[in-house]
Amino acid sequence: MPRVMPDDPLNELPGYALRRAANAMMAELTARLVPLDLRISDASVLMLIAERTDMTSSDIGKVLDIQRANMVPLLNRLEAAGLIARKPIDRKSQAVVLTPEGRERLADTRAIVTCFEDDLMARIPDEHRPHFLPALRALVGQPVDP
Amino acid sequence: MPRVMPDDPLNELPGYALRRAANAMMAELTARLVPLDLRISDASVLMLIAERTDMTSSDIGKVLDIQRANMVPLLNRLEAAGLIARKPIDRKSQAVVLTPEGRERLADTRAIVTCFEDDLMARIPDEHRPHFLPALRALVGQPVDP
DNA sequence: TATTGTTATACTCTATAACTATA
DNA sequence: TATAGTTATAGAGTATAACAATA
Repeated sequence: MPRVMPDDPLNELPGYALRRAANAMMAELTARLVPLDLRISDASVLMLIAERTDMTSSDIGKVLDIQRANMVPLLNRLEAAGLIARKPIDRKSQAVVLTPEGRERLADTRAIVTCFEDDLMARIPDEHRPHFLPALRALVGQPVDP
Repeated sequence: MPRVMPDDPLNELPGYALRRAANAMMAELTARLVPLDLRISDASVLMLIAERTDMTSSDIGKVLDIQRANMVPLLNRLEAAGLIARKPIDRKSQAVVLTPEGRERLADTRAIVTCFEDDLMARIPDEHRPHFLPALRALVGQPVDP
C-alpha cells in the first residue's frame, strides 16, 4: 500500500488516477476487514443477500459481476465459516441465506464498511464530494467503446 | 420461471462504485492495448521512462507503486520485446531506457491512452467532470486510516 | 434449449522473504 | 548499513471450457 506517492507524471490521466485510487482504497478496506476474516467479495455477498431474499449463486454473481464458476469457492468458504446456508428453491436452484451467525457478522461488516465509506468521502474536498458518486456511476453505467 | 433481477443495492456506496468503475475501465483499457501487445503496467512504464531519464527499476516501482520484485518479469518482457534496454549507471544500478522500437510503440500507446482517457471523461456528465480528477487525487494523496 | 451448479484450469496481479553484490 | 537487482513462492482475483442435472 502506498504510504507516499512520489511525483508521478501519469497523475494527470484520470484513468490512471482512477486505478490508483481504487487500488489504494480497496487495500485499505481489505485491511479493515481482516479482523472479521472476510474479503471484500465476502462482505459484498453478505450485504447483498441481506437486502435481497432468495438470491441464487448465479443471481449474486450477476449483480456483483462475479463469474458463476468463481462464486463456488466464495460461497463454500462462507458456508464453511457458518455465515451462510443453502436453501433449495427447486431441484436445480438454491437460495443463499444468512445464518444467525452470518447476521451477526453482517452487523460488524456494516459498521466497518460505513466507517470506511465515511472516511473515504471525508478525504474528498467539499466542493468535489457531491460529484464523486454520480461520476463513478456514469462510468459503470455504460462501457466506453472506441 | 425467471426471477426478477433487482438493481445492485451496493451502488450507493462510493467505495463499491469506485471499485466497479475502476474494474470496468481497466478492462476496457486492457482490451484496447491488446493490439500493441502491452498490458496497462507495460504502457505505464513506457510512458514514465519517456518523461523521466535515468530511472532505475526501483525508481519506476516506487513511482508506479509496483514492488521491486514484480518489476523484474515486467522489464524482462519489455526487454525481450525490444522496447527497452538497460544502461549501467554504476556497477549496482541500471537505467531503463527506451529503444528506437520502444519509442515507436510509445507513440501508438499514447494515441490509444489519450483516446481512452477522452472517452472516459466524455462519459461523465458536464457538471461532474471537472471534479473527478481532483477527487481521485485527494484519495490517493494520503491513506484513509481508521 | 437454456440455465444452475460445479470442476478443472490457467493467467494475471500482488505480496513477502531471502539472497548477492554493491553503494 | 542500506540499497539494487534478483529468485522463488504464495495468495488473491479473474477468465474459459466443459459437464450433469434440471427448468
